[in-house]
Formats: sequence, structure tokens, C-alpha cells
Amino acid sequence: MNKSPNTGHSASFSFDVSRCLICSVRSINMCGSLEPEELGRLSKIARCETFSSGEALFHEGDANGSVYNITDGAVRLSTMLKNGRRQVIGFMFAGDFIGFSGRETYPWTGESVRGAKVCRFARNELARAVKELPKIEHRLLEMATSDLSSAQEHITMLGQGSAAEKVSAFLLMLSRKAAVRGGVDNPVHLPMTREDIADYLGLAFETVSRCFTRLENQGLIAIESTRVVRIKNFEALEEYSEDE
Amino acid sequence: MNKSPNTGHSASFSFDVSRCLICSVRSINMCGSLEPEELGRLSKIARCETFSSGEALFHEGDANGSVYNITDGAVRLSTMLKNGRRQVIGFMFAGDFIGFSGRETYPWTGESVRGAKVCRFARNELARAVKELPKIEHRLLEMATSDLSSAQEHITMLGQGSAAEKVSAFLLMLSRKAAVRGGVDNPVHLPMTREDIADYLGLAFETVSRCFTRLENQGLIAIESTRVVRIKNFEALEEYSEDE
DNA sequence: GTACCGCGTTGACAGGGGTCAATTCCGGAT
DNA sequence: ATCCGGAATTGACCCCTGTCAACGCGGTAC
Repeated sequence: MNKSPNTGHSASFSFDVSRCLICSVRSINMCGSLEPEELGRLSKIARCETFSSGEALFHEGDANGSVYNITDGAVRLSTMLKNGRRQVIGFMFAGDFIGFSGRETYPWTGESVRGAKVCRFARNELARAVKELPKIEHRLLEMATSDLSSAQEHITMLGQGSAAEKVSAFLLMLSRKAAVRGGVDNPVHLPMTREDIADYLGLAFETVSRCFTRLENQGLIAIESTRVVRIKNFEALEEYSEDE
Repeated sequence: MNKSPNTGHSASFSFDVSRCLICSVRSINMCGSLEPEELGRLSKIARCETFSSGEALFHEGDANGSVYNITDGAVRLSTMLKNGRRQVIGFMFAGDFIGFSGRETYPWTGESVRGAKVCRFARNELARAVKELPKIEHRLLEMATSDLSSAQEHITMLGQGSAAEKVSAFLLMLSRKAAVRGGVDNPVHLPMTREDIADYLGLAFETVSRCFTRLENQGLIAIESTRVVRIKNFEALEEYSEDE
């Protein structure tokens, strides 16, 4: 049930500002608020790291020492409950920021899903940079506000509707998020397993699987492969996920 | 099902800084970061308002013009779904801030629960004040981060466990929140209805009612009155709400 | 005091989804 | 190409919880 292999090793190296200037997700993340010369200040304390499939960036309960900008791939945030069940709090993609937590230890475990690249900052070093560049704080507030909206959508997804409605809403959300970061929105790519989706939606993984099959039989989606789903009827799927 | 009477009228008046200095929740809200002389700048743009039971502060879809500091009572944030169901996003109490949303319109309806007092700020005026007093932005980021933690707890509550586990977790959360804002933690006061709790936890209100009865029969709580519940066995209730 | 109405409780029943189990599929390694 | 193990699918069954319904309680207005 618990599965954080933490195998392999992550490469880690700092880099100069030129790498930041060509960063494909800069405009939508924390650094987007800065001028090129200000970016230099940040790039000095950034460390680039690569995580292989399933590898943990940090574990729930570890000292909360770093924050992360995801530049490629996907990261799953989850928390283990006393009863052995797992709740997936969210999936973070390129452009997302991980680290909004005031606690001394991480409240969740962050694991790469089929590989991820990140920019890591030591908390205290970022705090120092923020004092020199208050713009960053403004941008961080915008991003925290956006995360809060996502969490509230997640709440609505969990609280309301049948299993099929939840799965429909999940597919539409992934499609929308892919579009926001400049990807293709229709053949939806699912880097995570059925069990990951189930733990995100508060369902059993068998139920998630059954819902995919049912949605396909009803002609709303086409399962091109296990991890690629084409939405054939957006309106019907949206009606199906009759939320908000 | 839809119930936003919006009856009665709210008193509204601005006030001088002396009211702020004696504000009982100042230390835990947005204004807590400011020195008395800085507080004067904020107090100039604050408007004090009182809402009677069930009255709406604002409706989902209204122009997002104001933000609120709650100084007394409780406010319910909720969203209506296409299928006619309602999801309660959260209950906000004295010291809490309402307004973390970057959208042009409110994504939820805010209604007082058995009366509430608030400090209202026009969004654009607050934004101007923030530019002069960047400390406020720092404090707002802390508060948004805290809200995000609450939302993630809510997600865990919704995704995992039986109805009784959810209700147990809810009672413990209310107890904890009351303690944080300086109230009594044990006879837990419930300003909201069973239906409000149900819509918060993604349950039917009959199920919530049955859970209360069952927890009482098992000796974990005592229902002193409909809106007052005494926790008789914290450990057992925590074990029961076997989350996190 | 009394009548009323919203809120809460309790009961009966049916269905959705969790659980357990067997089988198939797919992707990566040899 | 073949093998292997984890992931996904599908089936059977039962329990939890949603739904519908009736009833009781408590506070408010008159």
C-alpha cells in the first residue's frame, strides 16, 4: 500500500541565469515576475534536480527545508493516514510551486510520477531573496491563491456526485491544466496510475477502472492506451460531471 | 434546497483606529503585523458591518469587490452545483480572512451563520494600502498558506473513512479551531445546522444526525443540546477519526 | 398559552460502490 | 521474440449510506 521506493539518485547542480532565461515555464511560475537582472539573484540559489520514476523529493515529517519549482514532469503530493489509507492531495505539473506550508515538517510526501525535473531552493535562502525582491512575495501570494482555488475545486469534486461524475471532472481538470501550461488539451495524458487517481478522488481503484470503461462504452471518451484518453464529447462529459 | 434569505439589513460604518486597537482578534488576523501608527492607515478604509442570521455578505458570481476580516460570529462559504446540490467550502470564524480569490467574481457565496460581524475592505483600496505597507502582503501570504492547510485537511476528511469518521474529525476540528481563537475547546459549539455539516462533509443530513446519535450511544460524546456537544473521550474520538 | 414552522431524529428500503478474487493486459528487460 | 511482474480489468457479493417518509422537538410570533 505504501509505495515510496526512493530508488535511484537525483542529479543536482546549480546553474547560471541563462538557463532561467530559456525556462519554458518561467512566465507562469514564481520567477515570472522578475526582470532578467533580478533573475540573476534567484538563479544563484537555485539548484536543478532530476528525479526518476517514483522517487521521493521529500517525505511527510521530514524537516521542511526546501521549496520546489517544477520544470518538467509531474509530482504527486500525498499523506498516509493512521488506518493505512492514502490521500493524494494533488498532482503538481511543470510551472507549479511546491512549498506552501508554514510547518516545521512537510505535511505531505512529494514523489515524482514517471520522472520530474525541479528547481530547488533552500527555504531560508529564498526568504532572504524575497526580502530583497518583494515582487516575489506578491507573485507567491497569487500562486497560493491559485492553489487555494484548486484545493476548493478538489473539495467540490470529492464531496459531490457519483464516482463517474468525479472521474469525468478529473479528466476535464487534467485537460484544462495541460492547456494552461501550453500542452495539448485533448488526448489527455495520464502520468499517474488508476490507484493514484482513486486516492485523489476518494474511490477504490477498481471503481475508477469501471468508470473509465463505462465512459468509453457511453461514447464520451476513447481509451487510446492505458495512459492516454481522448475526450470525444466535451459537452456531454461536462454535463456528466455536473459540478459547479 | 437553496436557502439564502438575505433578509434584514446590515449596519455599515467606518471607524477610527481606537476600535482596531481593542480588536480581540487583531493578533491573529491581517492587521496583526502592523504597528499602531500603521494601523491608522488601514482603519481609514475599513468598514464595520453586522449581518443577521442567514444574511449573505455576497453571492457567488457577484463582482469580487470586497474582502472581509471576520471579527465575531461565523460565515459559511458555499457553492451551488448544476445538479442542485450544495458544497460547503468552509466555515470562517472570528480572526479569519475572506477574499483569497483572484477571479473577477466571487467563486462562492458567503452567508452569516447565526449572525456575524466583519471588517470590510474594498479590494482596490486594500491593494493600495498593501503597496504602502508591504508587511500586510507578507501576513496575507501566511494566512493564505494557513487556509491552504485547512483546505487540505478538508480534502482528507472528505476522501477517507466512514461517515462516523468524518463527523468525528469535524468535531475535533471545531474544537481545535475554537481553542486557537481563544475559546473553550470542550463543549463544542455548533453554530451551523446538521445540513450545513452534511454539505461540508459530503454526506446526507440524515446520516450526520445518525452519526451524532451513534457517537453518543458509544459514549464518545454527549449531546448537551442540538448545538452543543461535549467530547467525553478525546483519544477514542481521535482514534475513531483515524485520519492522518 | 398556543399555534406554527423549521430543524432534527428515526425507520424502511434500495442501490452504489467497497471488498475480495480471478484473469488479462502491457511495458520493460533479457 | 519471449518472459515476467505490476497494473488494469472484470465479476460476485454485501454493506454503508442516500433517499423517501413519518414523527417529534423547540423556539418564535401572536
